[in-house]
Amino acid sequence: MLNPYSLQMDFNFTDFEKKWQKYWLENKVFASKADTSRPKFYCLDMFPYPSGSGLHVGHPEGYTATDIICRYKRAKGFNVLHPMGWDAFGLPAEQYAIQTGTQPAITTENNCNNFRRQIQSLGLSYDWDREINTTDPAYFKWTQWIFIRLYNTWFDKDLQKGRPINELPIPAEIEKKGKEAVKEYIEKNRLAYYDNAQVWWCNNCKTVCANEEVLNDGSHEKCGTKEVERRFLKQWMLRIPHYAERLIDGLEGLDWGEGVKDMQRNWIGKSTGAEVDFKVDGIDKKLRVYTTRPDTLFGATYMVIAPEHKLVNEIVTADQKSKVEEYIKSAALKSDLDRTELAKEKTGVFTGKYAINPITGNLIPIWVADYVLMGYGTGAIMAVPAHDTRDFEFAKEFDIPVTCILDPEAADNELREKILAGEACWTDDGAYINSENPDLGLNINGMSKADGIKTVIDWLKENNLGEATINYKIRDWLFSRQRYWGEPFPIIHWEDGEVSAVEDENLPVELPKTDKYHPSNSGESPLANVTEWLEVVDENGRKGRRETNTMPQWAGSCWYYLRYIDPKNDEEPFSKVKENYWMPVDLYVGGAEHAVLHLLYSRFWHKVLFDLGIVSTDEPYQKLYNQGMILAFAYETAAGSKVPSDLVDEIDGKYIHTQTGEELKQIVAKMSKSLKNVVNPDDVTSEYGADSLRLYEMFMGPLDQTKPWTDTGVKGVFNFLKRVYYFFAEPNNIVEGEENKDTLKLLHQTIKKVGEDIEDMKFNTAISQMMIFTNHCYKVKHVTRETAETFAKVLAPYAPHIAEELWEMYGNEPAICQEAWPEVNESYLVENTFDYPVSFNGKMRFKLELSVDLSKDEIEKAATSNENATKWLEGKQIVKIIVVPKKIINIVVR
RNA sequence: GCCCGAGUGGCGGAAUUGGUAGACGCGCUGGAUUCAAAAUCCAGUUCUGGCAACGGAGUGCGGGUUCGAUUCCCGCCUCGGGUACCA
Repeated sequence: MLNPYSLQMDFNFTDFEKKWQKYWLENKVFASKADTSRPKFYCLDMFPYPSGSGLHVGHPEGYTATDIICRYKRAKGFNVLHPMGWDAFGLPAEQYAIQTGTQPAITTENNCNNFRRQIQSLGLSYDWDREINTTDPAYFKWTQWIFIRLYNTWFDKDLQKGRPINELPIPAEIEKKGKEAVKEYIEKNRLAYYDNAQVWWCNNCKTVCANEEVLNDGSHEKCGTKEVERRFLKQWMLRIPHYAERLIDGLEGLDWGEGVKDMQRNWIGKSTGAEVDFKVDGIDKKLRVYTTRPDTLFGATYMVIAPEHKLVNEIVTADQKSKVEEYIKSAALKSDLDRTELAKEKTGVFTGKYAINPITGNLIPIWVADYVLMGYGTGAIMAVPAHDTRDFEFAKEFDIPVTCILDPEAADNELREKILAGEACWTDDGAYINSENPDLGLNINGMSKADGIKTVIDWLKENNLGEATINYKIRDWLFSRQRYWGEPFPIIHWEDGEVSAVEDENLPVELPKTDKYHPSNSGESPLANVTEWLEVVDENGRKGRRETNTMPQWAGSCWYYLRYIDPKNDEEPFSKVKENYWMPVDLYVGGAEHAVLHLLYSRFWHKVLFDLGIVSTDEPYQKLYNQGMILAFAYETAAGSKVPSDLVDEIDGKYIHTQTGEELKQIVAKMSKSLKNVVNPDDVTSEYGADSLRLYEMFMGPLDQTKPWTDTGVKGVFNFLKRVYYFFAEPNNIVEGEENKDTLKLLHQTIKKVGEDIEDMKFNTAISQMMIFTNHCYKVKHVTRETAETFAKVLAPYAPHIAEELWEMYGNEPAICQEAWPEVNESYLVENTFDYPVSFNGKMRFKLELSVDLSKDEIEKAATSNENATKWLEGKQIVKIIVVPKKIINIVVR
C-alpha cells in the first residue's frame, strides 16, 4: 500500500512552507478589522527586543502557543486581533553605536528586519499591517503624549482616582503664601515630577537605573555588572505608590496565576499598622515610629532611628555627639549593598537620650542604627526585642533589657522558660502577659491578637498619641535615563526656572542625529551635546533648554497593546471606538521575567489613562500566561566546572570528556554561547521545517514549565509529520464511501480533545492525541476523504503549512486557515460496553467487558462468577463489593 | 528567613470532583525491507523473580483517612523561582 520511497522525495517542506507563508502574507489573510457582528479575541505576545543575535528558541514557544489559539479561535468564528512589533529602544544598539559608529536607528532597523524574517518563517498568523516599533517617531509621539498626561495629573486620595491637574484644589493656607507656594504645591502633586533624588547609578552603563533594575546581588539587570552606586541627581520620577491600593485591588478580578499576583502584591508590599508618638525625655520633641504590632508596645524596651533621620542631631547628647557623627558618616559611606550584605551583624550607637514609652511610662534608650531604613515608615522604630529577631539580636549585642509580653504556649517547656526570661526570641503568636497598666486603664492580657491591636490603637487615638496607618514598600518610579537611544522627554526647562511640557501639536520631540553617543560621567545625557536641538526660544524671546534625559525602555512597552488597535492613527493615540471594541487584551503570553516590572508599570499607566477617560477598562490584561523557559542540557565535572557541549561524547549512556576522559554529569542549564548549547531557530527550520519547530516546542511539555531542549525530540515530531504526510498525501490511502466506525469514533474524540486542550492551553496532550489518530490510520490503512479533510482542519492550528498543503491536494480552496473548526458528533462517541477493571482489595487483577446497561447487581454477579475471579475468592469471604459504573469494580475479601 | 511552584520509568512527560499508574514521544532491543546502509514499516520495553503461565514491589520520605490515594490530610526532605534588616 504505502510507497515511502517515492513519497520521501515529495516531502519537501521547504517549498510548501515558503509557498503558504507567501500566500498568507500577500492575501493579508490574518488582517483583522473591528467587526461588532462577531465576538472579539485580542491575543497579545510580549513583543521582543530585536537583539543582534536574532531569535532565541524561547521566542517561538510563546508565539506558537498564541498562534495556535488564534488560528483555533478564528476557526471558531472569533474576530481575532493578533499583532507583533518591536520594543526597540535600549542599550545594546547604543553600545554598538559607540563601538562602531553605526547609528542606532540603522542597527535597530536591521535587527527588526531579521526578526521579522525569522518570525515570518515560522508561519505565525500576525496581522503585519499593525506592526509597530517603539523607536518610530510616529509611535513615540504618543508615548510622549501620555507622559504629558501623567505630568498633568494628580491623584485624588479620597476618590482613589487620578484627575486633571487643573482640578487640584489649592488649600487656603497655600494660596495665602503666594504664587510660588501654589506652583510648588502643584508640582508636588503631579504624577510625574522632577526632583533631586537619591538614585542608583550604574558606572558601567553611565546611567541611572530604577530600584527594580538593581538585583538583590547588587548587579544591574541590564548589564550584569556590579558597578552600581548611590548618587543624588535631578531626575524624573513617577508617583506609582499613589496607585498602590488600586494596583492591589485590580488583581482580584484578573485571570492571572496566583504566583504572579503574589509577586506583584509582595512588590507593592502593603502592611497595616500604626504610627505612635514617643516623647523624648528632657526636650520638647516627639519621635514618631511606625509599627505593625502596636499591641507589643508593652514590650518596647528601646528605640532606633535611622542614621539619616532629621531628629538625630537634635536628640544626640553632647558626650555622645562625636560617636554618633562618626557612625552616621560610616553608614553613609556604605552602599545599600554593603548594608544588606553585612546584614547579620548589628551595629549602632546610643544617642545618650531616652524616650518615654507612652504605655508603660518607662524611659527607654534611643539608638541610631543602620538596620532601620529612612525610606520606609517614619525612619524610626520602637524595638520589641522579645518578639522581633532583629531587635533581639541588637539587644543582645548591646545589653539592652528584653521584656517578654507574649507567653509562647506553642513552644516546648525548655524554650518557653528561656523566652519568658528574655533569653530567646519568640515571633509567633502567644498569650499576652505583662500587658497591663492600671493607671491608664489599659489591659490587654487575655485578649486575642486582633483585639489587642485594636484596643491599643483605640487608646493611642483617644490620647492623641498615634493612629492606624498603612505603609507600602513600593517607591516612586525613577523614570529618566542618561542615554541617547530612548524617547526624549517632551519637556523644556526655561531660563527663569519654569518647567513646561511641549504642546501636543509640537509632538513628537524627535531624537536629533549625533555622532556622540557617549554618556558623560557627570550624569548628563549625550543629548546635551546637540546644541541646535537642545536650545529653544519661545515667542517672547525667553530661552530654554530641552530635557536631555530620555525615558527608560519600559516606557514604550507600557502602552503598546493600545497602539496595535489603531497603529496608523495620526490624530490620536488610538480611536476610542476601536479601543472600546478590542480592549481588554483577552490573553497575554510571555516570559515570567516580566512578572513585576513591565506588568506593574503598564498597569499603572493604564489606570491613569482609565481615570482620565482615555481608555475604557480599568485593567489592560484580562488573562496572563507565563511560558516556561527553554533550557538545554549541559555538562559538568565532578568538581562542578562546566564543559562545552562540543567536548562531550555520549558512550553507553555515560557522558565523557573527549579530552580528559573524565565522566561528566548531565545537568540542565540556560543556553549559552560558552556552553555551546545554543539552538538557533533558523537551523531547526531549515533542517526540519517550521511545522516541526512549532510542534516540538508545543510537545516538549506544559507551556508554563521550564524544560530542556533535545535534538532527538525534534526528530520525533518531524517523524510524526512525515507519517502524517506519507499517509494523507498518498492517494491510495484516501478512499470514497462509508467511514469505518472505529475511525469515526477516534476522529471525533480527537476533534474534541484537541479543541478542549487548546482552550486549556494543554498543547502537548493535544499533539499526542493527533499522534494516536495517525497511528490508528496506519493500522486501518484507509480513511475516507472526509476524514482526511477533517483531520487536516484539526492539525491546521499546530502545523499550518502541512495542513494547507494537504487541503490543497484534496482539491480545496482557498485556504484551510479560513475553514470552520469541525463539529464533534457526540453520537459517534457513545460506548455500548465498558472494559471494567476488576480489583480485589484495591489491586487490579483482570478485566471484564460488560454492557453499560447492566444494573449494579448484574455487574456484581458477572464479576464474582467470572472464572478469573475464582482464584482470588478461594478460601476468602466477600466483605463488600464496590461498583462504580463505567469506572471500576472492587471486591473486598478477607 | 519568608512567599510561590515542583518532585512519577533510562529521558521529556500522561493520568487529579479519589477509581486500570506510566498515554504520547525519545532512547533502547528484536524483526521486515535492502547486496548493504540510510529512510520506512511492524513488535517489545517501570523495576524485580520466573522459560513461561503468573507473582512481588512501585508516583521524593514518614504517618493518616478510605473498599480504593500520584490525587485528600498531618509532619519532613530535595530542587526551581521570587523576595528580604520593610519594623
